[in-house]
Amino acid sequence: MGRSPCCDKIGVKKGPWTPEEDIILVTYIQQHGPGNWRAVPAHTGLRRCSKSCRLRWTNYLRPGIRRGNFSDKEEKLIVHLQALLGNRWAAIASYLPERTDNDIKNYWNTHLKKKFGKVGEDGAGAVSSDSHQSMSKGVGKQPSSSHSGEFNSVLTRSQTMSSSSAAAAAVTYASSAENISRLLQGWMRNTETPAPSGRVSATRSSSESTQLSSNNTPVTPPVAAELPDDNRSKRPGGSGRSPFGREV
DNA sequence: AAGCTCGCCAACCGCGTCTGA
DNA sequence: GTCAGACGCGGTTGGCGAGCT
Repeated sequence: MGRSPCCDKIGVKKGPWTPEEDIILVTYIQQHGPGNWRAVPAHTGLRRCSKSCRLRWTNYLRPGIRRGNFSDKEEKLIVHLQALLGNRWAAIASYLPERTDNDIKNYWNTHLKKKFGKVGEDGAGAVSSDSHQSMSKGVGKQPSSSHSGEFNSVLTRSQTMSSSSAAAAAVTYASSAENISRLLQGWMRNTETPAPSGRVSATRSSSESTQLSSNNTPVTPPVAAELPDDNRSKRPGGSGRSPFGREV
């Protein structure tokens, strides 16, 4: 029912984002804020579908995200949360404000799945399938108190960070643009070679830049500890698919 | 030195859900 | 009450680079 046709349109560009596109997108969001993704391609002239814009913003351009180098603590937390929540990457990501769901998903699939995918069932995994169901309304809310150890520390950190998010929001858009300009500078230096496919240059440098911004102003999406997952996804016009977070 | 294989990661696709008309 | 539009999520794929033979 009512599936978005946006990506079926002809003339919609696919593939890696170029630094220019990044800049356009960031500039637009800086002015108008995230949301209303449908309007983004229309207003910016980007030949990208709204989904693609949202994804790009969410996973790479959004200020305050950190990429690569998962710490031991983060890794443990992911494993733990995965056992608790299953593959609810968005919910898991809400406990790791600096990480994106896509990043966590990739990290899990490439690194952790092998290590813990089957093995971790004794510890955290013991809850897996059952909790998957019983978690239904708990997803995105606070994890059960029995797992408080690490959660507490992380949640505390998250809360601390998120407390300033509103005030920081404006600043972070700026820092994001700053990041992009740095990104562009770096890219300009290499323009002898044809514009890089965005993959290496754009993403690498954007990862650097997001680190910068995270140092600058750690911005957090609404954190689960503060906002239930449902709230997190319930934006005006948005839904978020939350099969477990939903009352049926 | 060249070719092959594997791993990683960015991006795409399809589906589910919510909101407004 | 129904339908269409829009958004978000999770699974999957494709391209690139690194390592190995």
